[in-house]
Amino acid sequence: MSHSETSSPREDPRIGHSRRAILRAALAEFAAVGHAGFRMESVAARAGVGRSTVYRHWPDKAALVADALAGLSRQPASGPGPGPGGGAGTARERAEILLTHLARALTDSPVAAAVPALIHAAATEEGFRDRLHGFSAQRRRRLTDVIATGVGSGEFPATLDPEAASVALSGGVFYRALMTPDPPDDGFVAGLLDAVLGR
Amino acid sequence: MSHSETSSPREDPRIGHSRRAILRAALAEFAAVGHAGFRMESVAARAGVGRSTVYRHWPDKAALVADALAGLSRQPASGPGPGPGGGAGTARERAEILLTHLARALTDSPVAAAVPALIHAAATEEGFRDRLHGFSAQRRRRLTDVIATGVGSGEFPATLDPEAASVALSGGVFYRALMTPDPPDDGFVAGLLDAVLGR
Amino acid sequence: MSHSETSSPREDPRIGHSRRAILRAALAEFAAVGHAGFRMESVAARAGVGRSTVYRHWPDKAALVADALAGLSRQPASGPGPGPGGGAGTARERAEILLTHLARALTDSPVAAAVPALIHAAATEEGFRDRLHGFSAQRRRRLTDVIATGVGSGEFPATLDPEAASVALSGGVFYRALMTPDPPDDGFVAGLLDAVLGR
Amino acid sequence: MSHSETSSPREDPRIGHSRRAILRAALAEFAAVGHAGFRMESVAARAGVGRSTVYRHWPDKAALVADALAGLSRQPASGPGPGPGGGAGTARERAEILLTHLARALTDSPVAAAVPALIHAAATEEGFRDRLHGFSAQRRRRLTDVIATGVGSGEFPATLDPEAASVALSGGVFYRALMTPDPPDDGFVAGLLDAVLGR
DNA sequence: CGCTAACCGAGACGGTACGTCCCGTCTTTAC
DNA sequence: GTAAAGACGGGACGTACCGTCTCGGTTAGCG
Repeated sequence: MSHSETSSPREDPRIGHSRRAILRAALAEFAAVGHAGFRMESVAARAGVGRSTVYRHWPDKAALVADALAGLSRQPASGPGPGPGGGAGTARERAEILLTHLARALTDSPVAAAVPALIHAAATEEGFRDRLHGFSAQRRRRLTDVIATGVGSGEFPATLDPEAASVALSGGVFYRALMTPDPPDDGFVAGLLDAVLGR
Repeated sequence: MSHSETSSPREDPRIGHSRRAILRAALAEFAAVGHAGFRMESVAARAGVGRSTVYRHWPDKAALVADALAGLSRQPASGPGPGPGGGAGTARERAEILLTHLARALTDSPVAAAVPALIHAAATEEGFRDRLHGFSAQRRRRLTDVIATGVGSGEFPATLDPEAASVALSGGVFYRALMTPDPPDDGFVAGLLDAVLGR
Repeated sequence: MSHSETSSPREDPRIGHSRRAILRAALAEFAAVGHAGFRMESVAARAGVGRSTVYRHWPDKAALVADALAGLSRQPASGPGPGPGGGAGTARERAEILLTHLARALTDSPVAAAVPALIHAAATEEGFRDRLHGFSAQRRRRLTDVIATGVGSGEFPATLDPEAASVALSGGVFYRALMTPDPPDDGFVAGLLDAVLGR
Repeated sequence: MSHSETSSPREDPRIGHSRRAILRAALAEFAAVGHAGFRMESVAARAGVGRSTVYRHWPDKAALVADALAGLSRQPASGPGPGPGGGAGTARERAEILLTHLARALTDSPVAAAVPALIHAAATEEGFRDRLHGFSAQRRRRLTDVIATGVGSGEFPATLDPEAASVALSGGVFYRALMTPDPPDDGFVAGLLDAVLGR
């Protein structure tokens, strides 16, 4: 669904311009008014584009929303590379960096606005479900690895199941952000790590 | 927003009849087609009622959906009463009962269909947010109490923060149910308890 | 396609109001901007009615135009009844009355604006063709009868074919109105009668 | 509006090629689907030409249709020249030749398809009106002249107004062709001549 | 023969009208 | 007085064309 490859026959540059402007506008519209109230005409206006141009590149509203939200899943890949959270520090410190990053993403726009919509959409539509599951699996893998490393090095109890622990940690952050009036701030993340990984 | 009290001036029995049928139908519609695709006409048809009758009792679609989903928040109160999860068994066993109950609720219809919608709606609308936060706080309080009891009795480490632990546990179940292709079955709940409360 | 009968279950009076207002507006729109440029939204606005109300009673633009123009075919039936053009005067005088009436209809709005459109539509669509042929046959029958009477009474030459004569007369008026810059005024009609029926 | 002259600076032959192909295609499209349903894209496809090439030579749809139909008005001028219908035979015979030619034109494609469209267009647009009036005046002049000759030679009654008679005859043929289910065949033309010019 | 200018196809673009769907309001009629 | 039926105004949707535009590729006709 993402068309980032440079196609051979030198694609019309207007196409890229329009597509980018529309995707950006769609994300802004989504953050502003949510899933309900998302109007194609508003997106076109935000993008400074004709309504028909939107429909030329996406068949309908659902497809545009899907593509716009898909863009969100790609950004974090460029986030905590092998540098930070990579090798330096104790496993606990590295886990804290990863969790804090997740907490930040769930607090700041526009991801904060998109995740609940993704969760909802995933309940009904196959495509969204796969995207959400894939996205969360990708994010959580690194955390699981860090915990496994900590278990191996004796920093964490040998009985700790890295998989279950990473679910508890990630889930805890999500829960705090979505189901609770308080945001998952640094203090909360620290307490969560204490509870799951031991003090 | 809920109209369950029996009004004094001998309310027409047809009213209660219609109200209940419509709420039931709204829930069924919601489970069937989700938030998008929820049509007032379908609800009326499911309830065997005229479209205008729906609007006589609820001002608009949002109010009806809210009321129907509110009904879900009340049911679990009749679930694990003071009997099970109350006093019998170890703290670990009682926590497992509570978590398993939550996992069941998130797996079976119609709650399973409503929770993602609630999460999404909470992102945009004040009322839904309060309802969701209240609902989850209510459910989680009992779990936090059980953990605190376990800490007090020495069954769990004295350093364990019951609040953080209950967030990790509840969040883990939610995460598994919503963000993962696998359901939160009994084995998963057991592993989660091991990870957070120690083996 | 005309719904003038009083239906049994006491039809909602708003329906009649809307239908009449819309038909009137459609005719006005047609006279104002012709077939091309005929916009459903303009019709609704002229009728003081919502756009959806138009579509509730007619499936599409073609059907509405057809119905509106059909109304024209009915009006003249109430025109020269058995009174004028009926029995009084010579055959020549009665023919002149009928032809003058036709000339008037082709000169004044809104029929004047509708006939060219009907002719055009008849070239392509079966339904319009039948309507136009029926309409013109109905109008011309009375003229043919009058001429036949004149032939029978010796007022016109016995060799005159009433059918051919009435086509020449009606056609002459149409030709003058549509294919000529000058209107079919009284003098023209008189000259036409002289030419066909003799002086 | 017609660009038939060979321009001085040795025009690119591709231009003439495209223009002719497009005009031919436009006429075919018109005959096939009428005024409504006439799509520029179809014309381009019929002509085996890009859509933009059509717009390079005509500013819009109206201009193309006008030019295509204008071609029809010119052809008949080369039809019954001073040769046939010129001097040979009686006035009655010569009138019959002219009327039969008109009847043929109104029966066969593509003129048959274009005339109703021209009549309709003439009702709304100045340019079309002038074209139609000029076209019909030109065609009818010869008929009027023949009748006047017949009156002068004593073949027709001295009281016959050639102008009115030619309108009755031409109008009769048009009426039969357009407003009647039966075509203006030879028998009809003969009867019409009998009625107007006497037997 | 090679160059330049133009014509050409393909199709993206902004715009407008269409016909559909659904909402929330209202009116009418039956029970 | 409540309910069912459904007409109504409104507004967003997705489709179909229009007429404008930008883009390379090809082709005519001159040097």
